[in-house]
Amino acid sequence: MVEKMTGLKRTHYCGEITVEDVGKEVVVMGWAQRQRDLGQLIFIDLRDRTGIVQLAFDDGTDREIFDKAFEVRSEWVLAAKGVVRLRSSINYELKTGKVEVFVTELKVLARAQTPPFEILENSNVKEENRLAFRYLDLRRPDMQRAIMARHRIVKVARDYFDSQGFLEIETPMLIGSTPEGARDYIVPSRVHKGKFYALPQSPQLYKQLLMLSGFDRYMQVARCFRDEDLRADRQPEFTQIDLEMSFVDREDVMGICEGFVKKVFDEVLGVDVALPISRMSYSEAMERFGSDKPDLRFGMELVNLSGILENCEFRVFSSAVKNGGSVRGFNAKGAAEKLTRKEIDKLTAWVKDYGAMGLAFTRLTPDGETSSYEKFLSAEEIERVRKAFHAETGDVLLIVASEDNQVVFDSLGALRCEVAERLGIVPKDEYKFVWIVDFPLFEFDKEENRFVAKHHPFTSPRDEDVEFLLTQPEKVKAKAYDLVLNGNEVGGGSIRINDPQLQSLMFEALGFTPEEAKRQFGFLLEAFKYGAPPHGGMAFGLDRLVMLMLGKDSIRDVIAFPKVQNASELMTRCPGPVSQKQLDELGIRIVEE
RNA sequence: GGCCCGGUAGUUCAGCUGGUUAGAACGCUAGCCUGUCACGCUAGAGGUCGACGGUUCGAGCCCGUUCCGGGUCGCCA
Repeated sequence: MVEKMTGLKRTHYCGEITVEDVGKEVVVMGWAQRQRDLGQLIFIDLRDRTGIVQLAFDDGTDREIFDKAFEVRSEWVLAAKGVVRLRSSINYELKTGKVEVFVTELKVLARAQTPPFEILENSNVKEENRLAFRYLDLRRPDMQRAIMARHRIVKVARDYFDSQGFLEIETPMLIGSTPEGARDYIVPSRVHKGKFYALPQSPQLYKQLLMLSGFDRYMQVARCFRDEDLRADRQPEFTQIDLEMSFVDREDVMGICEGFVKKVFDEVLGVDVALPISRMSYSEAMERFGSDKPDLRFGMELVNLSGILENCEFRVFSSAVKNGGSVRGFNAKGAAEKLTRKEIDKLTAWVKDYGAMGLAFTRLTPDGETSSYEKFLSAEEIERVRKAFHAETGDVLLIVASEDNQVVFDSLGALRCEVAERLGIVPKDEYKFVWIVDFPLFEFDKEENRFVAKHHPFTSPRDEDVEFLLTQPEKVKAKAYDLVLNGNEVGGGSIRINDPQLQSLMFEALGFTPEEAKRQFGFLLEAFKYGAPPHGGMAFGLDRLVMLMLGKDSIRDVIAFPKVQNASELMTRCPGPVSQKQLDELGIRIVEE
């Protein structure tokens, strides 16, 4: 029989009862974690979001209450009134391990079916099961801590930006679709049959317009949507801490963001982030780490061997250089023991995913040297290569060559992290931040055979590069910046274009005709005619930031109700079909494939 | 769209070269137990081996298709 709470009002959270409370009468409410029946003695661990407290029932307990406690099963919802007392034996594992509640009144507020998996900290239940019963998974202490930490991080963000004069302003969720960038989630309009809204990929245009309106400093905890394939750190629906500021340059925005990072790490983790965070140009990051989000927690930096090997006999190397590519590699220091021939073969297959044709290697083991390429090189070339790597006995040299530099960087950048992970040399308790700056404004889209904006089309070029916008777009650098933490992009932003003429030039460089530009962004171009202040901003990927701060491997572990790889949700089974009536109203007909 | 890994009891897994009645731990149920706290002890219940098809005298195991979950490349301005 389920009972009412009537007459009982919670006085304490379970996890917050201390020895200070001994002798006090308390009322606690929560879920039965476990019931231990010792015959004439029963203990129930009662759990709420703060922790666990032990309820005790013994020969001093009223018979009716004792019998009720005997019935209690895992996950029943209970209210208990009782007196806090010291335990006769202490449980040092538990925050409340010195005390217990001797129960004088017990109410079963809800019974519970045996859950499909145990509600345990750090359980290793398959994610499929966890997500199908997410409301139970979320009862687990580690999930509760993650969700609560997320709340604190958002709270710090709101407080910090408020203290810096930012206003939180909501921007619409139903907006117009734009073809640039990621695929939009589109929402059909009933009133305008055949027309569609899109869900925002970011509040980009609106926040820029807010600057134009004079709101000066804007922030929003903004939900964003992108209809692209998922990853461990990517969900179709995610949250950004989005901000925009007027009358600022790059350093102003970065400074404000650094202040936030310092505060949030201090208040949530007690970790001190030394300011200023170092800056590295995009080209340096690529050159040294093969990545625009370098993990600085370990070494193994890339070495460019092109100069040494451009004329070597080994065609794989020399022709790569001669055809505009490069030969690069890194020294897996002291890895000769762990990186066996077999392991290297695996890495060779692995690196092919990134477009590399192969992986050249030299293993310098104490009892002999093996190499896949040195037999093709002169003694002098071998010597120079080894010197460039600072090679010593015990090292493994790994080299990738390609006519396409992007392939060399992509594969080595990924390989460097993979090897570090396999060697176990990545410190898990360090937080290494770096700003990546001076991104190229454009990147060449091979499929569309044109330049596209690397960031977005409103990003300002550096003043000194404006003259090359139409003539040498590949040379133009952007006033853009990404904040990178341990090899992950946790945020990015830029100074925007506030000059309508420059914006038109930008659209031209992107291959938009004036008509196309006007059709898609006409309102923006129009708005900018009315006095747009210099402005710029930033967006932090909240989910990813929380994930990294809490040391989780998946973004799903810091989102209450995440979606799975095919973008569906296992609990509600959405997306699902809609009625014919709904479709008719929207003027939509489903075409079977 | 490509590649890789996984799917066996409620859960997490084991299951040999294809061979009798598919196992373990935890959980669950019942009984016993006055200081447990991952309580202990005893007993018990619990299986469409993801699904479909094929090979075979015989399939959890081999083959094909497919569904589900994960990782990743492409994609993600």
